Amino acid sequence: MKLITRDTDYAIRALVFIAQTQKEIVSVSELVRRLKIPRPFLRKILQILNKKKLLKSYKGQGGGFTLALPLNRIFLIDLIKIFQGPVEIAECTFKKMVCPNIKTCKLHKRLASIQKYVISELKNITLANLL
Amino acid sequence: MKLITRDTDYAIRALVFIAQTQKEIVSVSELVRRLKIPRPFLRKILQILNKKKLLKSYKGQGGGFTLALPLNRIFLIDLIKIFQGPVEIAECTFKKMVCPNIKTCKLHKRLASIQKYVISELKNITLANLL
DNA sequence: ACAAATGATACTAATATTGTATCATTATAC
DNA sequence: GTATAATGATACAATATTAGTATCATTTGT
Repeated sequence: MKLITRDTDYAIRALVFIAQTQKEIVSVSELVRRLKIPRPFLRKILQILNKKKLLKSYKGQGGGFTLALPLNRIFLIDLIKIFQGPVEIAECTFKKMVCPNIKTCKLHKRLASIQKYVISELKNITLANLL
Repeated sequence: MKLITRDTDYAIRALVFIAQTQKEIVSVSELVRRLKIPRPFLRKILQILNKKKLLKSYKGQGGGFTLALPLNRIFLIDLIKIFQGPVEIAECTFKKMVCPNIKTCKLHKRLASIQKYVISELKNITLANLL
């Protein structure tokens, strides 16, 4: 049971690295060299971050990526949402089915309250907080 | 991202049903009929609960299962541990590998604090609380 | 002896996660 | 203007986890 998956983790590392490097633009090659992330997987991740407007991309020779936002405006929960979907740790295991035992539904309430706490905590964490 | 998986959920339903029925011993057939859980999967789950001493089993004709503990002594976190392993939502995604960017390790601390809360909450929930 | 139940265990299917591979497109340097 | 070095788009593959199936052995009540 993981709160963050590998792609989210890679995204965090890449964003933090890009923020901290002196260079204007950082290429995938440089990130692969420094972060040891498998190149094609990293490329996919960066493309997603670009589409989601967390990175800006520059094509062509000398191209690469820059941050579209400062680290203190990038929230962990947003990265989780992008790569893992909404935080729904209390989701019923019987989506779309009629619950066969209405009596256990208090379970959902208890879990939902835990979920509320987790989300509120995640909303408070920015990448700047991780430095 | 789920806090409880399907087998844990099935286990909860089965235990609660067994506790609430009037009969002394409840068979798999009865549980399948009432809870609509796939029979072989449910059998596997009940066998595990038996091995873990949450159920007592009776073989032979007229056999089945009874609770080995009252509902208020069965904790949700124990069921989760049985079917899903320890709650480690803050586990590093790079087990056994050397972390390639020590700078992001504050992440683990933040997640660990969330995990601590989740575990403490789960420890407070018994099956009796779900009625 | 037979039937109805669980015990043990190996197998299979479905889904999610973690990657790979390839070709198209763009921009810079020469 | 062509070669080169970068990203864009997208389909494919490998692995791990979750969910479920199948089968035979063993036990017990009638």
